[in-house]
Amino acid sequence: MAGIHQISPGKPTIKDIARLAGVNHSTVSRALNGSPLISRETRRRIQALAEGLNFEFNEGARRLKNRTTGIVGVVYFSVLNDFRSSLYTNELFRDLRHNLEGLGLDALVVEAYNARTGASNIARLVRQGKVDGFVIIHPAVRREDYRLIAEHGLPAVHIHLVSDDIAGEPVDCFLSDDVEGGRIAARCLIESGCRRILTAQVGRRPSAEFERRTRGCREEVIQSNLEFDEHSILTVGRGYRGGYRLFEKHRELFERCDGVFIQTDIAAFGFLNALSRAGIAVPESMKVVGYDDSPVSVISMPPLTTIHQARERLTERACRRLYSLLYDDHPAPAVREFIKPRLVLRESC
Amino acid sequence: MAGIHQISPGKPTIKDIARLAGVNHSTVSRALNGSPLISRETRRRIQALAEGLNFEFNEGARRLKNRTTGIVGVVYFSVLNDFRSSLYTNELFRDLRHNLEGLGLDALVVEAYNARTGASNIARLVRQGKVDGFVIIHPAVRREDYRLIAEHGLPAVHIHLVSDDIAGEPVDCFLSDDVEGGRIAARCLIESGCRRILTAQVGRRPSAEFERRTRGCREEVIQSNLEFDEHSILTVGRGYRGGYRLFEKHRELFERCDGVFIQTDIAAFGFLNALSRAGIAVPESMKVVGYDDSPVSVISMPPLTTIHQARERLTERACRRLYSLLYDDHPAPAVREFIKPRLVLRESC
DNA sequence: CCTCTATCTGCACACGTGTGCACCCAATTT
DNA sequence: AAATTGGGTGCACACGTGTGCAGATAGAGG
Repeated sequence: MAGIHQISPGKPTIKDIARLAGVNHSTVSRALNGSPLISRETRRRIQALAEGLNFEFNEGARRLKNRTTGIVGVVYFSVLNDFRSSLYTNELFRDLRHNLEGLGLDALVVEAYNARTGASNIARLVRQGKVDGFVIIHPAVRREDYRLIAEHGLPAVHIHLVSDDIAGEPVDCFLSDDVEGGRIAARCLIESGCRRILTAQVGRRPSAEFERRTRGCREEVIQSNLEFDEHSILTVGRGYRGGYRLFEKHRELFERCDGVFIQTDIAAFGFLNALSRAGIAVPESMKVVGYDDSPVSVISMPPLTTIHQARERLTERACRRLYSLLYDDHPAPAVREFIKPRLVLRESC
Repeated sequence: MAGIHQISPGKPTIKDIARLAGVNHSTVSRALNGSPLISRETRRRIQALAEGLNFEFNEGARRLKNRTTGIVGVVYFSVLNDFRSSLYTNELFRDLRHNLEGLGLDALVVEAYNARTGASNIARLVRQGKVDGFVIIHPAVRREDYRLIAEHGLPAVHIHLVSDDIAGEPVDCFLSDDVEGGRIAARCLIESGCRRILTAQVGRRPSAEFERRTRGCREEVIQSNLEFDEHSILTVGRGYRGGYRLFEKHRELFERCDGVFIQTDIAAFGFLNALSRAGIAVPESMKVVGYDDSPVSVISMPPLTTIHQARERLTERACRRLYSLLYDDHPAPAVREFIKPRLVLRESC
């Protein structure tokens, strides 16, 4: 007379299903997990039952056995949230969520370090066993945290920003190919007929990404048999005002050039407005290329030609790799991939 | 001879600590959880031991008993990620994370519904027992999901957007006081000397938030004994271009007015550029007020006077309430709070 | 000296799931 | 007919933690 039992209140468990199916709970566990030990028919019966009850595994219990959570820690860098990058990061993060969702993983977002106490949230999550791995978008994760992650055998992949602390280590990085971005920008200017090209990188001590963009630009210019001395490399302040001031500060330089590659859209935007105010026509008298394909590049006047970082591909590759590290028995060795950006042609060049 | 035992590999457990302390694991559990049953001295000894081992509770096991995760599901609405709101939402979300972190909660971010299959991630999380509660920033969570959340006894708080499906229900909402925002904007224009005021709400069928802003604006204008007929209410398209076209479309209207309240910064931004192109001086000949205090309001020319939504306070109140719902024995009944926005005075008014 | 109370600790079970091992039954082989 | 094989299932334990209950110890009071 096994059969008519009421399931316990709250969420159904595999034991409930087992009772209804008249089998042992272990059979249910095997059936739902696709074990080859279970006969076709039994499995089907159990699956139907589970579906009817809207059964979902209790992730807590599951994890207690498997030491697994189905959750990935996304380590965020909030200082990035200035105007320029908040837009980009936001989109990057959205792509990330979509990719993880497609792989059946949930995203737990954390600030790397507690703003007040400085305590490491990464270490906490690792020790609590709250995540299976990490996606890191942060330029300065501490070495001790890396050690801890590694000690616990958790995988981590990096997007865009890599801490100097681990420059030499075999970690998985998915970077935008900034050198290529610089080349593309310069090529676009040159092909539009520019002969004297300037570029502006951000910050007095530009971070590595900007240096790479500058390098690409230089290489392309030289390769085209055009002149490029080091005075062609300007420094622009962060943000809109930076671009605006750039023009005022180097006005005489700009009168003798016909193409400018400004390595951030938002600064390019300020620069465009300064040009417009000075009565310099874009793209007729001067051509401008930005970087980021930020939404501002659409609304500027004229709309800005810019470099689009392939965040769709970056996130997809990174998540795929993480998945492989999580579930493959013998994952490939660490990779460092450079994803090529592409030109978005608008009216400023 | 209890004493020298090596702890098991991997993370230490309360049993390891128990062995080292020469007590039963249940004593360790009680000591670390602050049970009054444990003597001062035993507790101190055990705490010291735990600290030395960098012990953290295994959250999985803990949850299996307590039915608790320490994780809050943040339900996100990705269609919001247009230019206007991506900035705002991004900041909102960051504030949210900080607040939750302060309360010892982690944030699991989910899209409400799977883009392809339409399956509800909310339902999945509830059934998997992966979260303790929800923060919802979404205008259209389905009624069935609310039912499910309620059935499982999970708390949920809403920020900004409330699904029509639950308009009447006793749910906790933390909204920006849009009526007040409209009033503040109008008052600012009036106090700057404007006599004929127009407002522009977004979209042909403006959502409730815009209608409230318009209402506040109307009330304030009428209260100041100024004229306000329904032709003063314009419709502006979403985004920068919307604002730009607004001017071109209603050019004759704008020649007869001296103050405009455009209910979104980014549209106001486009509008400003159109004015500048038409040679209309701001704020001398025309004053403009926006809404959102988005970063664009800083870089526009002139910088835009705008309404700042108190997201710091919104998120703080919401998280506090969620915390109370989670841990208080007898939480207060559901609240619907309206948080007042404030004026940010820049140069356009 | 015994009893009673107060304070502290240990035992044993529970939470929901996974898995090694033994077992059972039917089909096949000897 | 007996022995063997193999597919399918159940038993029992484990994961790390929380908790009701019993029991131990010690001090106080009769």
